[in-house]
Amino acid sequence: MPLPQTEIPGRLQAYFSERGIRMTQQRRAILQVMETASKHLDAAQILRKAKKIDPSVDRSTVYRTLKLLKRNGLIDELDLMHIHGEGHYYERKVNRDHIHMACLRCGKIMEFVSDIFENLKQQVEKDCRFKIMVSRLEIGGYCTACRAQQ
Amino acid sequence: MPLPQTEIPGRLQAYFSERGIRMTQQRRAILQVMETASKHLDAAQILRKAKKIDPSVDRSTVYRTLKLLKRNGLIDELDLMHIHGEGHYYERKVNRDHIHMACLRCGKIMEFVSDIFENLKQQVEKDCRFKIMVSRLEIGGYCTACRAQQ
DNA sequence: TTAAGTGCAAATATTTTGCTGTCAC
DNA sequence: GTGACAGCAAAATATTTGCACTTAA
Repeated sequence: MPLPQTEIPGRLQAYFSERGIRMTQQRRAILQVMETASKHLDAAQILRKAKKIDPSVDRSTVYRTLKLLKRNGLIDELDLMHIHGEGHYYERKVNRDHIHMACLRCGKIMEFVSDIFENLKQQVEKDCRFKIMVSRLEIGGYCTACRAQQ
Repeated sequence: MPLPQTEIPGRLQAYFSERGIRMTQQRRAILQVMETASKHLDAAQILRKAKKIDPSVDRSTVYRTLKLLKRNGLIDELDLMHIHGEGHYYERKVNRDHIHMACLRCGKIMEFVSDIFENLKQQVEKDCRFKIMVSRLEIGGYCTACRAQQ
């Protein structure tokens, strides 16, 4: 993926100014939330956190900004097997795609990076002559702890 | 996956009677839709098609039946990169998982089966000690035709 | 200055639920 | 006969949109 390897804090904000995308108080708050999030926030959580930075942030601004970030390939949208409701989760895009594993019993989300996944995507691009822009591998099942308990 | 290799028409209905799940007129209509669908129907389409078989079928019965089928591992739920709205698509589960590729320009959905995908899942089960029940690999990008046009 | 962005409220879209009556077994 | 299932309408959840006001560049 074409993003730089280094994880500069404020990279999303830097991208905005490079592209001449207008920076507002509200966007700054939302970007800050996305940049400092450890992971997987849904729209409601992003709104709540952004409101702490700038209480004027509105729900619709969150959705509009998420859409903007998604269009620019700066965040990934996840469904995480819809374990908690039907909404989406968002996380900052990193260079290496990772697999999300959701435990159907305890709801824990785990991540996994694999060379095989990279090979698989290469195979798809080659065999299907398909230019991959975004990929999402989500797995539902039972984590070690929950398997032991059952 | 533990389902038989052969694609018997009426397999979903057979599963129901084996498990002692009550068969109703409405469920029969919905199962028939799922069994004869070429692929990827959303809830609204399933409702429309089921109503043609049995006009009494209600929207909520469709959702309740889809949930039942999902719980029993008989169908897969897909998001298909949310190219058309935010709803879900459903398809009968087959033995071999397949990758769904959605063209972000023309909206076409393509499928791909790969041994590498099977290897990847085995790696996850082994390395993460995670029991996979369902997996979903969705890819967004540009198909050959749309790449040429652009 | 002015086009882009915002909050607010209302609209949409999708899915779920409570309730009362019906039907499969 | 009875417990599971149905339709209906209303609620819940998630996201989008129209519009008048505000603000970044």
